[in-house]
Amino acid sequence: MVEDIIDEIIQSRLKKRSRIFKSKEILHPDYIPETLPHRENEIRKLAEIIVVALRGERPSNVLIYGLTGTGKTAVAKYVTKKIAEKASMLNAKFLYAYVNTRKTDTTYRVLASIARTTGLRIPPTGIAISEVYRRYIQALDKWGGLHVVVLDEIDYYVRKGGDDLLYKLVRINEDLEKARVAIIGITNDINFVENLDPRVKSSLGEEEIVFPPYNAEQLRDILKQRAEKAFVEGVISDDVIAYCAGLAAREHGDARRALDLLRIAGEIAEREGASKITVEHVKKASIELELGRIYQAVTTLPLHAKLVLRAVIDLVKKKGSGTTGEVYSWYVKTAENYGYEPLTQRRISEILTELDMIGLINAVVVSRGRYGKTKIVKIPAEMIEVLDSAVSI
DNA sequence: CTTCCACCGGAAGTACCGGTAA
DNA sequence: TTACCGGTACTTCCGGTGGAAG
Repeated sequence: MVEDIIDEIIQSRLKKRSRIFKSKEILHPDYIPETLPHRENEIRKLAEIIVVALRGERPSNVLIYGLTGTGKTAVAKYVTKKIAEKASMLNAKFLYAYVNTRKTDTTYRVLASIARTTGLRIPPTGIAISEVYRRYIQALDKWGGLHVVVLDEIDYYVRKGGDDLLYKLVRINEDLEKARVAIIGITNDINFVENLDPRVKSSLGEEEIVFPPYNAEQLRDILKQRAEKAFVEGVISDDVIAYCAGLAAREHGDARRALDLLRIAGEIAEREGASKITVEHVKKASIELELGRIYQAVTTLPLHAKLVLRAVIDLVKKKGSGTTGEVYSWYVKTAENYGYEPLTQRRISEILTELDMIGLINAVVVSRGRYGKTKIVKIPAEMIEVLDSAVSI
């Protein structure tokens, strides 16, 4: 009986507290620890820029560069939070907004999310962007303090939606009487700034901070510090932590990945009823993480993107790689087999680019001279079987 | 040096959906 | 209710283009 199964799970989980985890949240990607090892310099730089807010001045806008998992988000949240706490002690009017523009990826939603941090109620849809902007300005001036806006992963947003909003935000102070806005932009891609409107570029980059990647040793410190609080004593050894750090260091020192690895390894150990986390658990975690990412990506794909992926898988299995034109004719057959009206080639070309960006396939535009310009589509060998089983239409 | 293939990818527009505001 | 808003998924049209072949 289903109820029995569920009862049993609840029973066993509630009865004996985890033998592995003391406090799992500490390994969660959104958790901000009390200290951020090896980011002291970056914290100091950012704090020195923002702290003038406590004297009632507008801080410079800041651009933060660095690869994924180098602590950019954590440092930005940490500093803004600390200064907000100080500000409320000193009765300074200070608020901050944090928006991840990859998750919140349209102009309306970004602006609405920023505006809401001032206490405004903005509906999820239905009103004009200019109206949201108007209300935001009005609310700010009524309040009259300093609003620090953190825009995370802006490179994704700009690539998708352009720099209109950035342009507007950067010049928002001209529309304000009493209140002031400062922007902290965070980007993984150093080159993205080059494509920005020059006015946005100079204004946003008043100050710049670069976050270097962590090396294996630094990752080890970070993991060690978190593991102490997250795991029950004696569950994880320094060797296993070092192994995790090593894996992540190979991936350009991505601390978030290292923490994910540690957390999943712990979960696997717990599921298996082990009393210690071993290197084997970490290896399994690494696979599970990648598998999860792929399944997640594939299942949320729109119908025709799945059909295209299906066609690409079949084509690659047969020939190793293919051009846009080849993929298209395979896709037309696939679609018809499933009883769907095929879309145009223009659209399929776009879907191929989208699939490439998600990281499910490789699609590179190449010119083959006399034989035209096209995208060459491939799938990494180790991914093909996984994808094959993940795509269901 | 020119030609010309097989597409690329921007622009503008359509249809639909779920939502708000008055 | 009606007019309007933004997001998503798509179409139509079309000027461009890298580089092997001639």
